[in-house]
Amino acid sequence: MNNTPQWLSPEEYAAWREFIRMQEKLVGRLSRLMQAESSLSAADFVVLVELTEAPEGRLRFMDLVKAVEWEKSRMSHQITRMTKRGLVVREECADDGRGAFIVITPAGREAIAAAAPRHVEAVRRLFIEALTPEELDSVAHVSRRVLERLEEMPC
Amino acid sequence: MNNTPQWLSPEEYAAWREFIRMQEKLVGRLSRLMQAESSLSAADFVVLVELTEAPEGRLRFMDLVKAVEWEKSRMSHQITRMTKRGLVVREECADDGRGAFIVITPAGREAIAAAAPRHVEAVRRLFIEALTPEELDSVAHVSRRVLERLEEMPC
DNA sequence: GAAAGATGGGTGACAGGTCAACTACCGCGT
DNA sequence: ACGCGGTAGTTGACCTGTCACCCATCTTTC
Repeated sequence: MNNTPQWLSPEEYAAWREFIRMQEKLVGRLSRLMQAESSLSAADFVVLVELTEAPEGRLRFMDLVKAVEWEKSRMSHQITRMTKRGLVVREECADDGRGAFIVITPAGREAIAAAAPRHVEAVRRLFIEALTPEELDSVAHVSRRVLERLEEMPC
Repeated sequence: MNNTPQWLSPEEYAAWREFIRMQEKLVGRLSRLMQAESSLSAADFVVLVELTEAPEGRLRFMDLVKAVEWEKSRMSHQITRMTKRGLVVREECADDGRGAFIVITPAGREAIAAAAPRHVEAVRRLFIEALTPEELDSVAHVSRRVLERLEEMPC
């Protein structure tokens, strides 16, 4: 017996559509803004934030992967590109022959220092300021609920 | 004078981080599920839905672009790929020498008929069921607010 | 009726992401 | 000392999206 209806109710469908549309547009707009203003992508940004928050701006590759919850191959490609642009460097690890450190360069620090205020401003302007504090609360709450569910469900 | 603080408050930052994390994980999971279960991507799905809802399963290229609010080059690439897989065909337009119709094929109809129930089930399981009806309402509401804001702000 | 510009649509180069497979090294048991 | 499973990280093929630019045709205007 299948007791869940096959389709979504109109309210459910509308909520889902609007959520998806919103999230696509918001993320798209934000990443275009960042790219245009600072020539850092959202992915660059995330990596650089993580590195600046680490002591000496260096992190083991796998720690970085875990911190941002990416796939390691994605990170590896990302670091390769960022290395080519001089934002980070790879260093080998004395303790562990397999290991690598990823280290932010001075150019990387400059880039993120320049980009961060504009990024924050855009997030504030396009998202935070669109909502009341209560609405923002409810975003946080809903996000946690969905994240919990995602972790509950094996696949 | 700049009267907005440079950084986000802890609550604002937390809400933003969780929203972004949620949205990435949810969309990622859903698209992996769809790919695995039906070998249709989310993009394929959107295009096919739009076409099945159109009379005779055919739509002018630009109407399709406007309906889903993509960039036309994205759509063009997408249609090229879908054409190669036999899901749609391009037809030329008698009225307008520049024009093109995109038409869903029988294989395209089969593919989406097979995929839709699984897709709906996944959306229900991972998103709808994670939330109470009130929470879902508030998602819809918040999404509309942010969308309005995106439309207000020129860039 | 011919240029000027707008519109419809396509293309190629490139950045990004996923998947699967691979290398190299660690740690442990025997 | 050796073998073996697990961990660290890379690579390559392939798919998707964006940007910038292209061509062809339609429409307007003079």
